[in-house]
Amino acid sequence: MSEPLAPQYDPSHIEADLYRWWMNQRLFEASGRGKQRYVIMMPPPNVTANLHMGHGLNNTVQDVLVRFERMRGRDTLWLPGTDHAGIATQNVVERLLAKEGKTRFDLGREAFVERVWEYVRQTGATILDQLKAIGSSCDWSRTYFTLDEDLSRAVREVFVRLYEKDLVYRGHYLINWCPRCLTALSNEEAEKEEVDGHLWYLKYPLETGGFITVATTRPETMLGDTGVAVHPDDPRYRDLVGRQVLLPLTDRAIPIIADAAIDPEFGTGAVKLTPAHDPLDFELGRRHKLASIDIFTPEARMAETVPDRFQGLDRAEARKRVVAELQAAGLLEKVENHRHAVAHCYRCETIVEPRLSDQWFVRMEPLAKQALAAYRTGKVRFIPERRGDEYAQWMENIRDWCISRQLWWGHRIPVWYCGNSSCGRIVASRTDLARCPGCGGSVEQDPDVLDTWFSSWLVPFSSLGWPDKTGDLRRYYPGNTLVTAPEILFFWVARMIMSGLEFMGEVPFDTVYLHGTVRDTQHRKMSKSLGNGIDPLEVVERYGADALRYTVVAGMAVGTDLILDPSDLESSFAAGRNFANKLWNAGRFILGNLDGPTRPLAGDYRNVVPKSALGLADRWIIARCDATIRTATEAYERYRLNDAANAIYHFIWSDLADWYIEQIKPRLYGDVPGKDVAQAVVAATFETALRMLHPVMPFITEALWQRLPGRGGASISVAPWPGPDQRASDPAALAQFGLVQELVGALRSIRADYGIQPGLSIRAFITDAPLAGARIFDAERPTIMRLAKLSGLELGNLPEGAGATAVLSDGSAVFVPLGDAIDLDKECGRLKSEHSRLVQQIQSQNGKLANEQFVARAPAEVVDKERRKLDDWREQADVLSQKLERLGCK
RNA sequence: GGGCGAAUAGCUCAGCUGGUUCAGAGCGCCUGCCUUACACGCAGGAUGUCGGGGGUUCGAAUCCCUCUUCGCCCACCA
Repeated sequence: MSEPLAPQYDPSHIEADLYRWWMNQRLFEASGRGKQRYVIMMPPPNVTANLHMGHGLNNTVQDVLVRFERMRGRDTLWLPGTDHAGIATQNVVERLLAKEGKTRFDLGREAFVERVWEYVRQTGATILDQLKAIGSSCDWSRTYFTLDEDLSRAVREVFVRLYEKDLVYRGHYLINWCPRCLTALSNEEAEKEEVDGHLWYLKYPLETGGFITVATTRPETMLGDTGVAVHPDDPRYRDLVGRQVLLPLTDRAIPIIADAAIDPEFGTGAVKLTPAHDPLDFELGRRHKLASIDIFTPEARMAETVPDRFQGLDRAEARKRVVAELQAAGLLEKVENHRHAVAHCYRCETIVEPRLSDQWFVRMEPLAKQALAAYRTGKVRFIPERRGDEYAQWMENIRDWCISRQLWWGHRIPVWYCGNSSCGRIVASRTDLARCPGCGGSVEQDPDVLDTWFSSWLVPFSSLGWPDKTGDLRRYYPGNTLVTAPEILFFWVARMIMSGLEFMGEVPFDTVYLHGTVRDTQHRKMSKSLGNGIDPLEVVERYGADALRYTVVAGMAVGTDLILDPSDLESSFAAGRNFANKLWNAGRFILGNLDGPTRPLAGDYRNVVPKSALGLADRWIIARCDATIRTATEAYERYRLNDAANAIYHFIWSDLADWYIEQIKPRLYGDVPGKDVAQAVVAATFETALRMLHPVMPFITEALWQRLPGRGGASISVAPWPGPDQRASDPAALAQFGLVQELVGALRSIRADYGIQPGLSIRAFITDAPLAGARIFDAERPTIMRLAKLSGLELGNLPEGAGATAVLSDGSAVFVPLGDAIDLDKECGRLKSEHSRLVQQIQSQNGKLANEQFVARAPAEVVDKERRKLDDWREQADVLSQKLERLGCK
């Protein structure tokens, strides 16, 4: 570790080596450091997923929090895991099979599931390795998978308990069905999306002659109509209630019924009823005892229940055909454009079909009641707060959760049906059953599996060994923070709160931090299908994990989205890389100026130098460091990670590198008084800065920190978080050095303004300084002269002649004689010719704007622009004439 | 249809409890510099009706109302 550092920071090897070293040290394993616990639960990624920016963001935030708390000395556990992602994973493997020309039915259930396992074993570790590449400090020894034996046992236990409490039931209801995945979906999995559709007005002939017109967005479902409904008070239809309608294209007569659920204002006020394919119609069908006719196959093609000529058509074709036939028969009154919400499968985007079938449900109301109360009593809070309202709203309008899925990949429903028709028992069991416990007859297990979320909602305790009362469970439940994207607030977070309360009696975490979404510059969500994604691993390779993390953390305020440009990684990530390089070089400089490793730089300059030996700049940087500690600590605590990152960035780049290091250079270079002080203070503040930055940029801070003398092979990741220090607070130093900075800035401005050669030293004079100011300038003369490149600084008197002036905030006036700094005649000439050029421009511009034709005909913006140009030039001319005057040009 | 949020520099955004970092940061742009840690750098500079309009206040980017434009969540007007 003592080889000379390269002038450019290269993360590529450093990061991988450090991660390996951290793992060997087992630094991230929960091991009981500290009394206070900090537990954070990773939202389990899909086991076969590849890391995308959403994961990158989510895990960076979690890692920052957990590293911060680990340094604060808490007993931290960041629990990682993956989920089996039933539909998604099964789909992937089915696609692979399709390439071989096979379906899952060709293999059979057992062989297919084995095939999925094989696939998972093959790809399953990748996502976790990718998380390691971005620095995630999880306790990998506790990694779980939702299909692990332990977690599967918990799933069964929960199912059976809920069944015994009558909170799980089997019902014949209309559910969301994905005709591509061939499975039921929960309401949350059927995502509503607004689409431009049509409203068709269909004329249904009345038995007694005449027509009743109904409006529908789905004309093809008319083949399954079993009634027409109107509002009971609707005068248009009062006489028709109870009469029959002859359903076109079929030979059926269906009744007209009255129900208050019908909105007379919409469409014609008459609605066709298809109980098998629409939620409202299903309700009304039950209420009025209408038949229901399922007109679709599972693939959403027309079934045998419709006339021959329609059979086998898919939904879209059937719609065309039905509309065409109705039109031919003169039964299509009109078609209107109509925008409405259509549900899509959240996995494959296919339009969801409402379908009548037997499914298992969780009765949610009792669970939601507790979960809502926990929120209302402040047992769980949301960041940002407004997300809590969404949570509450969902809880208040909770609907039962359809948990059965017609898949093979997942936890099979632990229910057995007795085959003996005289017994017919249905048993939910913790253990596999071979015979019916009632009659001893043969039993058959339910073929369906459970929704993946039915295992995910248990992980805060199932991953810790529940239902066994393990030590882990006692120690790490409940946890503290849950960090996730708002998309899965209902899928996962809300349900975890419910399960935690139901099975553990306590909410699983007290804070839910919902971060934003990663989007491209057009504010579209990054997604594979749009091809606008950024591969975090490519970023790691090109810029380093620290750069990735810095960009993510610094670029995102609480509750806002993270906008990145997929076509220009440089613009997004260069800032992080540059910062890393800056830090690296500051470290390189400091390490190279510490006179070898013998000096005891244990982080506290007080061990080395007495306070009385500190100069103004030393006191200033110590005070700034302390202020930054306070800001950063508070910001981390309040989840304002961007504030913390920016405060530390500013401290390192502006305060430490731009000012303090520049200030101490003369002291470091020679063997002069104050050298030891400068060394001690710069080492101490730099070391503190590394610790503050570590949660955000763990790799480079570790690499530099270990090179500081006296580290003895320890890791910064378990070094103590820097605490604020009363003795470091020094408002006077902040103000006084601020004045020095102001003076140096003013002198530099003058130099740039008047084109003084950068290499040329100049003289400067200060008058009207208040006593205090004068004393500071006098004492800090070497610093000022060096940083502003002066050959002399005089207080009190003003020389004769032309010069430039500036006034500081304390009233001091700065004067720089220009006669000896620049060739006055030449400068005057330059300024004069520039001035006359401007005057000419202004005249011709005046002419242009006086041209009535131009003003009248040109677009308003153009005229405005020209006016602004004129104003600009006038202003520039003013500045020039002032300058000319000050220089005494004639 | 209901609820919520956002609009600030060319771009991405901070700005928390009205007033001492209140008009900011990074990137981009302009000018000058390879000054022995760093050109992934240094120094200097330009850029804003804080979405429009109204109000409250001694004082508003900040609070209220309204309009416009985007976004999010929820919802069985077929």
